[in-house]
Amino acid sequence: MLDIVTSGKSNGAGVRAMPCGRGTATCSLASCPLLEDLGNRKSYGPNSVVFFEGDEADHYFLITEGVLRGCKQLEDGRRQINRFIFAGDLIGYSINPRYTFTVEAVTPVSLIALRRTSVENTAEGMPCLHGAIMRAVLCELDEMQDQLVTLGRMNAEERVARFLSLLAARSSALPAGSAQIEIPMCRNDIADYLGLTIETVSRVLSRLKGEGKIAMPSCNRIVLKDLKSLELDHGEIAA
Amino acid sequence: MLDIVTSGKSNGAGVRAMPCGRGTATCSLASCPLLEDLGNRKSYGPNSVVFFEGDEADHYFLITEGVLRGCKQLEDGRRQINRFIFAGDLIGYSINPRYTFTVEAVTPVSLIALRRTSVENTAEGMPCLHGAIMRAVLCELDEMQDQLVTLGRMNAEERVARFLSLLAARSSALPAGSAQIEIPMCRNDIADYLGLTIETVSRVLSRLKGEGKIAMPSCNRIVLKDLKSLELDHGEIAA
DNA sequence: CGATTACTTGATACTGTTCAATATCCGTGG
DNA sequence: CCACGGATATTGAACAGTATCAAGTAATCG
Repeated sequence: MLDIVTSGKSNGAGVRAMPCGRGTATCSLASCPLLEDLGNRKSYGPNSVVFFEGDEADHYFLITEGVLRGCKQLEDGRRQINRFIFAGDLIGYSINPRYTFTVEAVTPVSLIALRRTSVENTAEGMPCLHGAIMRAVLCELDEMQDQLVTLGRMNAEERVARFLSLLAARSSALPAGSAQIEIPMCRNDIADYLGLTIETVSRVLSRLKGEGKIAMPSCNRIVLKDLKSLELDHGEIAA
Repeated sequence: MLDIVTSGKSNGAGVRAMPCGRGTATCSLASCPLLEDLGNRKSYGPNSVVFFEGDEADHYFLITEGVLRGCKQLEDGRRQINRFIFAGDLIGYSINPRYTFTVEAVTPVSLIALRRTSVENTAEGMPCLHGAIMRAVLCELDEMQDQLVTLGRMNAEERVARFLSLLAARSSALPAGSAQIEIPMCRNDIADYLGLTIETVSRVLSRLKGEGKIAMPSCNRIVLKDLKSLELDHGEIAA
């Protein structure tokens, strides 16, 4: 398992810088161009599993292409998607010897699998790796904390608006005030990410469309026409 | 600010080992007994603020005594408590140059404030500090991920039951099948932690009492009489 | 082109919120 | 010691938002 080596030749997709959390810090591994030599490049089709909750946590994974979901499942089938994972993200760290959530591909995915032991052995010689892991963990933590506010204190419309804004920030540069974004995940994934049902997600999107705040050329392509009115709904200010 | 030095003399409270997340790993700074010499010991009364969201993130804090809450506030006053913080916990790390949430004392609190720059300078000489920070971050991440499931997919009764179980695990050793726990925080804090209202929290507790699953000698003292039936409600198993 | 999956829309039910009243706890002062 | 007052917690009734169940529409794939 995890041994499909495909030479260190970069396919050009590379690793792009990734905005994270509140914006100022960068969480990029661009400063480690030799990273691919340490790991195995692998590909995954939509809905295939990178690792299961409970698997031995013996690899880190650096995503070079595609979108994934990290999720937890309850015995009765309820599912919570803790985060969506994008190109540039590094995953696989855990305080436990086993992964505490499942990661599946949403779109076709390319990644570099790094054996944890080899990362830890080479880390002294490559301090950027230690730093990259720490930055990735801190970025995820920041994201989780914001998501807790979303799930704990926001209504359905605010949740969906926030999701669209985040996706827009991830997807591409934003033209001022408006943006067209590609929605790579299905309604079910969005619902399980936002703690809602697919029906509610669908209804909210329809309502936003009716109010002219968004347009939907197709069901996985959304134009944010009034970005400000969406973003203003989820600003945060300490008292 | 943050300069009330009170000699390195330990007051006996010390730093106790802290269980975290899924149980196997330990996140203790017990292996760094000289830590107090690096920082300033400070005390906080209930409801006083250790740091505000937006403050410059220039210190780590090692809690030696008491309980705190880490929270975020929306402009309109809605509040989400991301976590409760206990003795043994290390806080203050952030990917951003500023703290992204506010930390306030729930009970009287004692802690050691460590200037971030001095931690980072001495870290090479004290690798246990780097490790401790990483473990603390990973523990919190694990806790946040579980909390996302709670807020996104659990009903009020499940949320309260989970809260009680977690608190029981934190408070003290569990006699088999039953445990009396001290609730240090008010209903409002519990509600803001669980994404509910105080009324709902109160109602759920009353219902659990009516069903004989808990007893309440006083409103901040709860006996878990049927721990199993509480815990079974929030087990997690991957498919 | 038919079948399957994904998405949308509608009607109804239910959980949790909101608003309001009452009860309990706790510290203070008579 | 008890009375008072403020804060905290509990309980009740009406309401609102989201889930559930069900049907219909659109997109996708063989």
